Amino acid sequence: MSAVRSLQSIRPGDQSVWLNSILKGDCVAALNALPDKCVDLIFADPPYNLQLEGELHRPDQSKVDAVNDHWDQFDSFEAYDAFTRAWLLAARRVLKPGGTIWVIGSYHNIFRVGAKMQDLGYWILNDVIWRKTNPMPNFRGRRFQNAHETLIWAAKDQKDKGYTFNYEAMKAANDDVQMRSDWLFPICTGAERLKDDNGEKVHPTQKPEALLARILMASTKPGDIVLDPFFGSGTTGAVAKRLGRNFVGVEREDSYIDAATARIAAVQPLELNELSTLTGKRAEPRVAFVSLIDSGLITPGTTLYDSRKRWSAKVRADGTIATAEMAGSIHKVGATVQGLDACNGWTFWHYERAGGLTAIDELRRIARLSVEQAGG
Amino acid sequence: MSAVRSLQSIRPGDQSVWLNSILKGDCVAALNALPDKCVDLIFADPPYNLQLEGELHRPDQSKVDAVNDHWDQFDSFEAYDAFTRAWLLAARRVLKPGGTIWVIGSYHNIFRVGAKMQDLGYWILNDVIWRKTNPMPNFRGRRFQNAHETLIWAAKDQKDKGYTFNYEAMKAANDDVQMRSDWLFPICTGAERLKDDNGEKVHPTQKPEALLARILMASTKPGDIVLDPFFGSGTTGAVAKRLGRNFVGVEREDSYIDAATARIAAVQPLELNELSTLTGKRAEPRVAFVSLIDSGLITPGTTLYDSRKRWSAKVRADGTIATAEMAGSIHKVGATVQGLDACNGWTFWHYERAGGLTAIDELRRIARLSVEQAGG
DNA sequence: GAGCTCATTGAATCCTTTG
DNA sequence: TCAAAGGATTCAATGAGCT
Repeated sequence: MSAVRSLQSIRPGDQSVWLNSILKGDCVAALNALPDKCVDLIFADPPYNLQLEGELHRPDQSKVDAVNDHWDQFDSFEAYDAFTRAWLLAARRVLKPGGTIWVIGSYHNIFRVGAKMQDLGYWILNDVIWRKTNPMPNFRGRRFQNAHETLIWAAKDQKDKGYTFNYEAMKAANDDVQMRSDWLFPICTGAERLKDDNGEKVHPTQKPEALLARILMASTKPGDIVLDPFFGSGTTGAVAKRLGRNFVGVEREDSYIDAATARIAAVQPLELNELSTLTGKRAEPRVAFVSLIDSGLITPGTTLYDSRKRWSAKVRADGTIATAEMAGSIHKVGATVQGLDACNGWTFWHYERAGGLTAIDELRRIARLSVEQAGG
Repeated sequence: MSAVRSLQSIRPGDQSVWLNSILKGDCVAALNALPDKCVDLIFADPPYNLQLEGELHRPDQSKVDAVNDHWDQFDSFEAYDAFTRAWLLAARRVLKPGGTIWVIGSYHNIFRVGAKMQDLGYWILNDVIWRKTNPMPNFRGRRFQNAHETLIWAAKDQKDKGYTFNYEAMKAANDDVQMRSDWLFPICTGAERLKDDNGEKVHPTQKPEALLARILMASTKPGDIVLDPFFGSGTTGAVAKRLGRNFVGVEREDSYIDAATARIAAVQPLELNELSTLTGKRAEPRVAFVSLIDSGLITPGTTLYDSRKRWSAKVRADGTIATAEMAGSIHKVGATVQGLDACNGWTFWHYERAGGLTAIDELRRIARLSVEQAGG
């Protein structure tokens, strides 16, 4: 499933050349070899080795207190910002509308990355905290134990509302309460950590597969294409393959490419039925109230009530309902009688059955079943 | 102990004029009226520059009381950056060598603030996550629940190693393990939340005293001077007084100044020997079923049974479980197969081990061990 | 008082389809 | 492209009011 590609071999439009491959080369050059709007998700773990020690051209104290045009410009920060801008820009071009991007970092770099993302027009959806169960201690006792890393999740654009977020699945997985912005995972150790023949770790910052799994399960669908412009040891590729997603990786170092290739080849994809995710009412086909009348599930003249019988309305043949004062859709009338701006008529209105009240949403459910069978 | 001062009355060198006072006026102008290197700590809660579009309603149609105060409105990122740069620069001048600064923010502003701090020469020591026990939900189900805010803790300069960090006190308050960079506190509600005569909240974003207490206990000594350039409802002043620290506040709005003055006047300073118990940790919230998958305690595809093997379900990769008929959380599916309204999935579902059945609650117990170690 | 139900609320960048 | 309509969506605390 995984192969290394040279950039020259890529012809835009021929997906088979780069899909589920590792592109060897510079991050920006490799991204520029890909077609426009070709990936659904980007996960990026950029380098943050700022190496400020010794390279800092920091003014002396008196200069810092003075106000001039250059004193807050540090050569190394500038270089890092330029690098960040270049790859974020290249990444944005290959991201499909409706696609989102995840970037992980620490306090050394994440503020610069986040600011630049905003500057380039990315629209931040969440910052997410990876809380480490087993972080490295602070040996000198001069700071708090650095026990987390920060992820930024962003859409391509403020107007781009069509992104994938598997809300229902996340909620169900989290004991039926919303998934929060702070996640708890162990760091990557043990059997999961790639080692070379000498027992040395292959990559210094290998990310845990559980973290990538959470990300892919939250913000992609099966079959989506996931790009990792800093592929490293290939965690993104391994998890994508296991979860039935496609990947594209970019990496410069041969040693990482070799390790990642072998790692991904050994991955066994999960069965499809283990991958299906929960979807809520949003994903259900729309049913018009009038179709319940058409199919005989409810008849004109039926009286509808709210759950406490404070209000009532009568069903009319055209699919509207009417009180003594007004008529309109189930939603409009429901909102008006309550004095609200909006109302979900499906769950607000009920009909009498067997001495009790049943929401008309139950009739919609039945209507959908017959649609499925007919369409089946 | 607290008085309002006009800026004209401040003569550099006469500490008695501004110590334990609220300076009324613009943040930068007020800071410029203070002497060089006169404060030991700065806590800053600047405007977040929330860019809210329309109104937001809860599922029950009630309207969310948005933060749309004039002081949080900026025309552009450039305007916000210029504002940020100006106050960070003014703050840096009044900060003593060996002093540190805390800034709190959310993803809307914290990346810009952090990058600007680095640009100005501040040296970041930690970023700290305030995890909220009771954050506002995401009402539309379109993102992760925004359950934390970020604090940046920085020294005045990279070379400035003489800052105060009460490592041993922090460790002692955290069950004798190092204090981590993720802190758990409730938001400010109940009796602590300041209300006006109409029962309306005095300030839209009042911070909890526990958060300020942790900060002051970690990074100041008794008698130190704490500056808050966005004083608001005066939490910093109240906690400083209680903990035997001095404060200086800057605030523009009369209503906030009045409330803060009264609040601080009512504070009773603690005895020194009472101070150590203030910073303890809180209980950890639940373990989610998906975390068992994340940590490898259970794998997708595993079959779960009730204790008598009347029903079974398969674990899926997203943390839900599925029967032939339905899918959902361990609780929902457990309830449905039994025809009940509710079910504790943790005790209902079992997995096969060593020829017998073991409740998945046993796996939760194991997972909790690592969570507890990472807690607080 | 104890215990229960119900209403309220918090730094929020919070929708999608059709015509 | 824009306006209108459909209809989907919440967790932990606090406090009031009642039995």
